[in-house]
Amino acid sequence: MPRTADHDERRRQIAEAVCALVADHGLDAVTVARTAATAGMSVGLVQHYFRSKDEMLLHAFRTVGARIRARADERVRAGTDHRRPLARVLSEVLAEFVPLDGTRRAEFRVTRAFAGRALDAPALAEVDVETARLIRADLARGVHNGKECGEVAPDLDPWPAAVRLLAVAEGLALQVYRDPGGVEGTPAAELTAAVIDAELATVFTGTCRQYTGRPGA
Amino acid sequence: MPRTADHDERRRQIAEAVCALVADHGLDAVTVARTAATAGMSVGLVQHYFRSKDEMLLHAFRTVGARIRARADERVRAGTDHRRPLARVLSEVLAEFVPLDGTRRAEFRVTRAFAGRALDAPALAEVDVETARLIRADLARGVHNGKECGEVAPDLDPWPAAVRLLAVAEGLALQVYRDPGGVEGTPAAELTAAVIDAELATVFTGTCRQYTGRPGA
DNA sequence: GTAAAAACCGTACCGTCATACGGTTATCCG
DNA sequence: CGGATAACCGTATGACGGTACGGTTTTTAC
Repeated sequence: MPRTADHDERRRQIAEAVCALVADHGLDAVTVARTAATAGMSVGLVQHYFRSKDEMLLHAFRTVGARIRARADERVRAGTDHRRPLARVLSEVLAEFVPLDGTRRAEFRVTRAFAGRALDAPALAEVDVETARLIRADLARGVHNGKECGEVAPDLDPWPAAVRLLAVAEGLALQVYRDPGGVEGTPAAELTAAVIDAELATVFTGTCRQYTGRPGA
Repeated sequence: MPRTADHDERRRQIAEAVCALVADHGLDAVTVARTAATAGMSVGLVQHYFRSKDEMLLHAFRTVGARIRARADERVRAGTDHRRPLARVLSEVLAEFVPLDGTRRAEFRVTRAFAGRALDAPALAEVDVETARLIRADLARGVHNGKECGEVAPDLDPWPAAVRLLAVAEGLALQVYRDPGGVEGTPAAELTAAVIDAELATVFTGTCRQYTGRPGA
């Protein structure tokens, strides 16, 4: 039997290298050779794990999409487990998309770069669409759940609301990225909180009838 | 004296060709040779008008940015001249960014493609930032003007409101582009109108005390 | 030990593209 | 008319990058 290696782990390493390169120097700077060098392996090995460069990029994009969705999922799950007000939970979920620090800024650059290329790469576009769909579904579910405990008006349609919330988050992300210092004297962080919370306030118009405090409090 | 040519017109033609290529096949498909062919001229001539490819792309991006700003400006000007309700005027301005038809979809693809490359091209980034700034300023001015005739609460800060409005428009544009058919049964056009108007309703909370009808009515 | 199979390496090849450059054509002024 | 100058053309060139490919090393089962 031949020597073995952790296939998924290798692919993850390569995806990591791709993301690092994109975040630091842009998608155009991603070459197979540079990726291999960044990942600390040879060109041939990268080829061993990905038949083509496109496939490599696709896998990288899928990886970041999955990571983002997982983070959102996790926050929602933790929030509902701890019976926190949904408006608070969603506020944090949405703020996650806004590039207020280095980490989120790097992630923003990566997703934007891929989204840009996705304009003419159907495989990448599908990942983009699917990621957005799932996040929107999460938000819609959050709004729907809000009805059960009275945070949301019973006759509100969750889908347009979810579209609005996601739109504000993504649009705000664009603006904060362009103007990291904020707008007209208002720092970016304050602006983000203000805009997101104002938006959430139009959806979550009531307070939860049940337990809204922290579990340990 | 030598033979003459309309310098600006030639550069406009080239920018046009670049935009067509970007809209149809993406920014990666833009080569100097292809651009020249699309514009119906030789490679050498393109070089005659632009020292480098980067300069060519920069000029193209500047051109589309200026066109977009001009359209927004024009709508606002026409609206205020005709004394139409500001909420209506801004609704149309914001909808202008949402890719609901072929024209806007093509423009969206162009701006997104350039914005993507702008992530690692400072010159392009500056155009992107400046364009967004001016549009936001227009919106803020609109909100501010709304105070004078009572459409907007006097104590509302126009800047966060402008950020919100632009964020919704840009974010909605992303979602409509990804899901041109709409979301969960709601067609894109209806969704756009609903989201934008809902958003405007949170800013323009009053009705104009003065003349709000059409001038000819 | 050894054979097989996979993991891994380095390079050669080929196409593409931006740019440089020498040459040609058209126009205008004197 | 003529020459000067800009408009315009076509190609050569050099760099770069994706992929094909042959070779080497390592591990494991028998």
